Amino acid sequence: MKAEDSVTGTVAFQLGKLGQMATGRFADRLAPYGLRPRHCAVLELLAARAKAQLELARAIGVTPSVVVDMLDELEKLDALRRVRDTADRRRQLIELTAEGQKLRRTAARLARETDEELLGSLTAEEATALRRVLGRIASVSGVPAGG
Amino acid sequence: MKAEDSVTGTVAFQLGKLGQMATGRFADRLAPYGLRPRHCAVLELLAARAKAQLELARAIGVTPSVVVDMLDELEKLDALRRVRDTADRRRQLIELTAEGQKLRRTAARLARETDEELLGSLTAEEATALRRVLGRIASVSGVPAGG
DNA sequence: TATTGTTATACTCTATAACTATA
DNA sequence: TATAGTTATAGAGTATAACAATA
Repeated sequence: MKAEDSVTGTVAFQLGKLGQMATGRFADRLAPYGLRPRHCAVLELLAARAKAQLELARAIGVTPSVVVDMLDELEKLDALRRVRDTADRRRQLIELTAEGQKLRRTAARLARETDEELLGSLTAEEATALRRVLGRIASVSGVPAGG
Repeated sequence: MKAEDSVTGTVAFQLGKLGQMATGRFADRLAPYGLRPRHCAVLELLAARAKAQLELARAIGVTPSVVVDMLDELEKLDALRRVRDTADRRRQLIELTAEGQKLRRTAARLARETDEELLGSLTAEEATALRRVLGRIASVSGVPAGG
């Protein structure tokens, strides 16, 4: 088989496999805290300021019913509060609690640890180049913040 | 929030998102042919020589029941045959048909097209460096061939 | 009428466990 | 007893559609 004929050698295919693996490794580290990878984008978006649920859905790039589910789970962890918006009673503003801020910092630490594990075989220059290139692919391809 | 405090900026997180996106793009191209990304590793492994189902499961890194399902689907596409091994009647040797070879070549072409779409904003040198770095992460992390 | 959030439902992907037929 | 393949089932993850409350 010619190299040109290979599927598994393409970036599209490898990126899929590596992404699955990377998410799994990160999920393993988050699990003891009751968190999953998709929660992290929510925690991070809310750290800046409280947001409505549909705002979160659009920013993260998932359907609204998924946000309901994620917020239910984070609420059970005391990571956030749903506060009815007095100006528009249909909306709920989602506020991070002190516990939520703490979980966000923990998640950030675990993500960095996962990176160290994944990138251990790379030089600092290679790791930096990888971050830059992945960021460029994401922005050109219109990949949303998280999930 | 300090940059060090970010989850969504880590390679672990971005790789997860990008992998999901890349797999989705590739799946969109494969769909008209009745194929899905996970079928491609099977087609490629069988192109070299016929293999038993458990051999495929180990090589791809999925559980045997998943292989049964993938082979059922590929058999419906006339891409392969299950041939009972006369030496050990428990085993079935999976052989690619001419149609299967054709589908494999089609999949390879579509994967290359997906790569061109994903990597369009990179220079040739950046794309090459990316392939090399992703390959190294995969081999160090023990990522299997496909799925 | 349109929008916010919610529920019900379904589909994909993957894994575990129990089963069968052979060895 | 152990192995190859299969089936049944269950759990994440995501999406669509219908709905209640509010605008």
